Amino acid sequence: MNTFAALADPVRTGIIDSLAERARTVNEIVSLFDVTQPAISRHLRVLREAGLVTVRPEGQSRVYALNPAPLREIDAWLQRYRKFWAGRLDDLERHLEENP
Amino acid sequence: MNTFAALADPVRTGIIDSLAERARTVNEIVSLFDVTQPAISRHLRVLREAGLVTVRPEGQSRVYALNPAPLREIDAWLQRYRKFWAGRLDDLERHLEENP
DNA sequence: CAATCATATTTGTTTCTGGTTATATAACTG
DNA sequence: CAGTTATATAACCAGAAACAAATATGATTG
Repeated sequence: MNTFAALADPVRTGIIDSLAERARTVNEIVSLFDVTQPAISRHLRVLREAGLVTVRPEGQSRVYALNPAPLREIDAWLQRYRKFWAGRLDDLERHLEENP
Repeated sequence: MNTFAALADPVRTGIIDSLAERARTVNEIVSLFDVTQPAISRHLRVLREAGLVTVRPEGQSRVYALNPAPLREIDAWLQRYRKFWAGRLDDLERHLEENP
């Protein structure tokens, strides 16, 4: 699955950011955004299917928590690109890459 | 604009990856994927509009190069999440975050 | 068990996306 | 300038995704 697609929506990144603070129930999440509850539930489903969040029933509620694993994969993918902004070799590196 | 949306397509991440090696003409990019040239041109437009690539005419061709700036923003956004996989404090941290 | 609260799913509709083919544009070549 | 090469845009279509409204499910409470 594609983590980037799951993160492509601002409400969904907002949810992720809010879960970085602490786990929250659906109602808590709903109250953070100007979106109806079914819409939030659908966003949560997308995030769940992308493996970015987990759910745990707690009494009547469902508590969503961040699952950082897919973010870690993005972090790993970015590794390849860090050289582009690491240090002042940038211009030289760019030049060498474009003229192998 | 949303960098994640621009990265949500596997062909587009493939293009980005290929440009991490070196800048390439459109035709070179086309030859790397099993899609038609117009499809590639449209993907390139999306990447251009997201600021992920730049173009420079070179004679008859157009050379696309990576612009890492938006990736760097993602890198910065991820900063907030690195604590989740940094060190073995993970479980304790998670617990504290969920029970403030 | 009936009522209620919290959340999820369904439905109908609309919009977006990505692919293709066909065509336009712009630069080079003889 | 006619022909060719490289790339972009247009037009069209099918499938995916999104939104709103209504409804279903599942736990809790009296």
